[in-house]
Amino acid sequence: MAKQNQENQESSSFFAGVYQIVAQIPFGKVISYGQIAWMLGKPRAARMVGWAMRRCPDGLPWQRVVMADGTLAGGPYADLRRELLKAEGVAFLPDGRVDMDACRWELFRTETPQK
DNA sequence: ACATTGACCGGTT
DNA sequence: AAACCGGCCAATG
Repeated sequence: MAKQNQENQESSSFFAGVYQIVAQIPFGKVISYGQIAWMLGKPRAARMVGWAMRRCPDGLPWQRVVMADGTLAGGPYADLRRELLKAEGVAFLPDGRVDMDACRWELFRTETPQK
């Protein structure tokens, strides 16, 4: 009965979780698709996250969502997003990638401080 | 109902 | 270093 409703924020729709997480990304920060999937309990379902993004819901700062390597995703909009992120104060590398090392959101940096 | 595709990721070859 | 592959789940034809 009421139990079903309770899930509608964490497990009900993968997408819903994605939207909420992306919406919580602080200013000047970025996150990878895999990272989002990771939070939702599906470390391998990064594709689903991208799928949800492609649908592009309203008011969702999808521009802050990049690939694990810091490469800008988003097909034809990738170049545009670089400008948006730059405008947010996100650090960029000479390769045209986002500096995940400085702008990675919600990441436990206990690992590989220098590897 | 089945097959194909899709803003990806990480490990192998 | 580059290419390939499997995995995850949903939408489309």
